Amino acid sequence: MGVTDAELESLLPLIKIKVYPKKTFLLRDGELAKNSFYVEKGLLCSYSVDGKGKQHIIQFAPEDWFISERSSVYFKIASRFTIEALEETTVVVIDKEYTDYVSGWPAYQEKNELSLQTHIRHLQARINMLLGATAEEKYLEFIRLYPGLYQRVPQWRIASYLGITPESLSRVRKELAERSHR
Amino acid sequence: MGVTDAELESLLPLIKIKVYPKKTFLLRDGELAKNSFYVEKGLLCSYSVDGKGKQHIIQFAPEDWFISERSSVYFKIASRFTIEALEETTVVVIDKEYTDYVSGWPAYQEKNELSLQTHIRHLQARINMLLGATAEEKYLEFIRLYPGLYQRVPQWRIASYLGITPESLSRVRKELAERSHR
DNA sequence: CGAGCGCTTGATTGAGTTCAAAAATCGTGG
DNA sequence: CCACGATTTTTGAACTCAATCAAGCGCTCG
Repeated sequence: MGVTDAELESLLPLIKIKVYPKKTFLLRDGELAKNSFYVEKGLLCSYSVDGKGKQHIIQFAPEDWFISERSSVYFKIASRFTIEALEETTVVVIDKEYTDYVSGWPAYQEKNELSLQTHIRHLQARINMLLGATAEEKYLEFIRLYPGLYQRVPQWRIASYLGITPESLSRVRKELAERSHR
Repeated sequence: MGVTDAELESLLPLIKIKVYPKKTFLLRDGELAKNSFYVEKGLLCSYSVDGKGKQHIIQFAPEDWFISERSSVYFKIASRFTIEALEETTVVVIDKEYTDYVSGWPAYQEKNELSLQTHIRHLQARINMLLGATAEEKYLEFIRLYPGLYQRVPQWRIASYLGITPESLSRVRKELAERSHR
């Protein structure tokens, strides 16, 4: 409604579908993020690196997940994350100019608020988990949030998401396995 | 622009300034949140209670902070937080009907997105802190985020915000004090 | 003014880390 | 397709930070 064909056409170049090989960096720490990503197929993740050189996974993004360094895009500040492909991944790349352009459209605003509110709910849930849970509870929570992903992601990255060491995760899994088939 | 006096008048009853005594509950766990709060003077906090009955402070809200159970308001689901006054507090109470009404106004949308994006940045920073920091680093981070608040909030609540026990916080503070005046 | 709440301190315990090394798996070039 | 080097996972042992348990102190507010 109210959008001309010419307008739509001018927007098309701002949305691209790309295929990134495994280990590609879609965004590097310190850069200014100009894109957001929607995963069609494959797997991305974002992580930060702390003062001690330790990597902390912020988020995994398998099929149908959206991933973005929102603060860098919105506030125009240097990114504090890296976004990397963990598998060969087909991604819808949404240019910042695109969102700027459509930011006046009511339909976009609704979607955008939903996306932001959902993001907040996720982050909040994660904070609650980090505050209360044991290593085992964290791992079970991870499995619930990302069904099937534990088979696709190396364990040391899952450990990094949970905020524990790979050794601890290995022991947690062993313990769970022993408890289950008995 | 485009807003009539009559419109404005109809909105007035939806924003109220109220004074809550210490220990008042502005929102209880399980309720459906219908309001958001802006603190003029005093101090509020929100917290969740986990399965083991332990209380986790989500956020403090001293002067000029905004506090809300966004997920409950937006998704119309039962609140998972409690919001409580830690001091006698003067609050701008914003009824959900108000935000619903003005949600079409461009000026509101801008403010709202800024607020959501800022919220996300805060939550993200907190997650990074919880993933990496020691008890001492967490406490120092708390002091940076809420300057002066450590004198107004009971220590056991600060501990709850940091995800450590009151005893540990007591020892951290002792250690910091000894290290500083020497 | 005293009962309860919050803070401190001490002793002990325990979950998870660290360090080290072996075992398993992956992936890449010949 | 196999083999070899690299990466990842597992396992073990010692250690560490913070939690727990317990007791005593001091404040405040009812």
